[in-house]
Amino acid sequence: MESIHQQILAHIARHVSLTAAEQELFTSLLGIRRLLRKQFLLQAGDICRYESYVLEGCVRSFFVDDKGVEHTLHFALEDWWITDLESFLHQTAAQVNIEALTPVTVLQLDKPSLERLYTEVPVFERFFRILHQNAYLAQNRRILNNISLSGEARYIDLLERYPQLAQRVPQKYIASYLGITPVFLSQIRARLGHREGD
Amino acid sequence: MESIHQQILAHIARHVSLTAAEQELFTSLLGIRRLLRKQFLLQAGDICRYESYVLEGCVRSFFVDDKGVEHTLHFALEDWWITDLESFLHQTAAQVNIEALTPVTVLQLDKPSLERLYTEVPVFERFFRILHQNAYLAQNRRILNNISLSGEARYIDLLERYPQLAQRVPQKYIASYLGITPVFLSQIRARLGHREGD
DNA sequence: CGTCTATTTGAATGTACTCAAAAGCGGTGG
DNA sequence: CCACCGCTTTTGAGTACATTCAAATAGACG
Repeated sequence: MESIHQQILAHIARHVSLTAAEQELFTSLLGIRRLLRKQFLLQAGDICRYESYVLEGCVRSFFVDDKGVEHTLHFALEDWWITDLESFLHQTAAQVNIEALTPVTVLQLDKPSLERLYTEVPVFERFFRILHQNAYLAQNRRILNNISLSGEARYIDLLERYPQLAQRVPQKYIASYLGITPVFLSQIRARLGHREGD
Repeated sequence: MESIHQQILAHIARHVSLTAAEQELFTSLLGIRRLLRKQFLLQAGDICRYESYVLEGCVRSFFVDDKGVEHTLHFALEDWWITDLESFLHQTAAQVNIEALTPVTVLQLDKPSLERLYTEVPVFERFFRILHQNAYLAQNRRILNNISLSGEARYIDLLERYPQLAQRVPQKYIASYLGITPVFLSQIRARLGHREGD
């Protein structure tokens, strides 16, 4: 069976084991959504209804501050989840936007479905515990970088840690993720001699 | 029964329900540890054996960079958990230190005990999922602050979000948490007119 | 009271930002 | 095929924010 769900089941299987029946239930709860470049998966002010799993393509979540400047919180490539967790958990107005940077296909799980999963297939408690644990570890590293490294050092770290990202994402979004201006990132790159190719 | 474990059981009960037997098992797995000010709960290089729950007092975790500068990752006051999650999960050498800022009493759960809990009392999967979820939300806010706000704005936000912290923790640690120098924090405070009292 | 550490103050420096303009890079249509 | 448009990246100059270094002051503890 060559289904659209193979990919996410393989992803789940990397962390926990599901019976065939559990797989069946899980995939029956998933929606699918396709977006073109520049379309929004979530707009600030709306309630975030889904956790989205990226099958294909690239998205980012970002916050627009009172001066109108965008700050990128996260990117998600293939096999990454993305959501506004705050909005999703409490079903309150989102503060962030989620936007497709390329044509994108995502699988979506809404909150009632997730809660049903938690009660009917408790191993998903474990799965999402592990997922959140890993997210927390990544966040920790990012915070440490932000409070201890210069813009240049943070950029170098990003290049080493997520080499594919720098290839696929416009520079200005990388800058807004690192917490620097696009102009400054360009200067950094000039200093480094454009080392993406090494 | 007026036990040392009342406090942590109340904390757990805020998120999940345990039977008396489950409470019994859980508390039997907990160790207790008391530290004086300036003593270390964890030293970089050692393996972090425990998740620690603060009953009383105040601790911080911090990283020392190659220049010898300390960067505070987290504080933990009463009813907060603290650990080096990376080191704890993988049982690898810790990169961070955890130090008592006041005399402290903590309850500790080691990894084998935690894993036993996960299998014998699966509701703890849920408990720690929620805990990590909340930690992740807090980290998200902190990252957003770091990439979008000035040092002054981050300090004001900290004062509003954790008013008790600024009272109880020496300023230089607040500075190292915010990612600024103690000198600069002092200047900020001079500008603001020392508004802790308002 | 004296010592140790934390905080404040001041001056010089450097890092990153703003503003402005130029150059590069697709895509689209004539 | 080339010209033009919109958007991203680069370059340059001036500015602001935050740092370093040094010294003075204030607080905590024995």
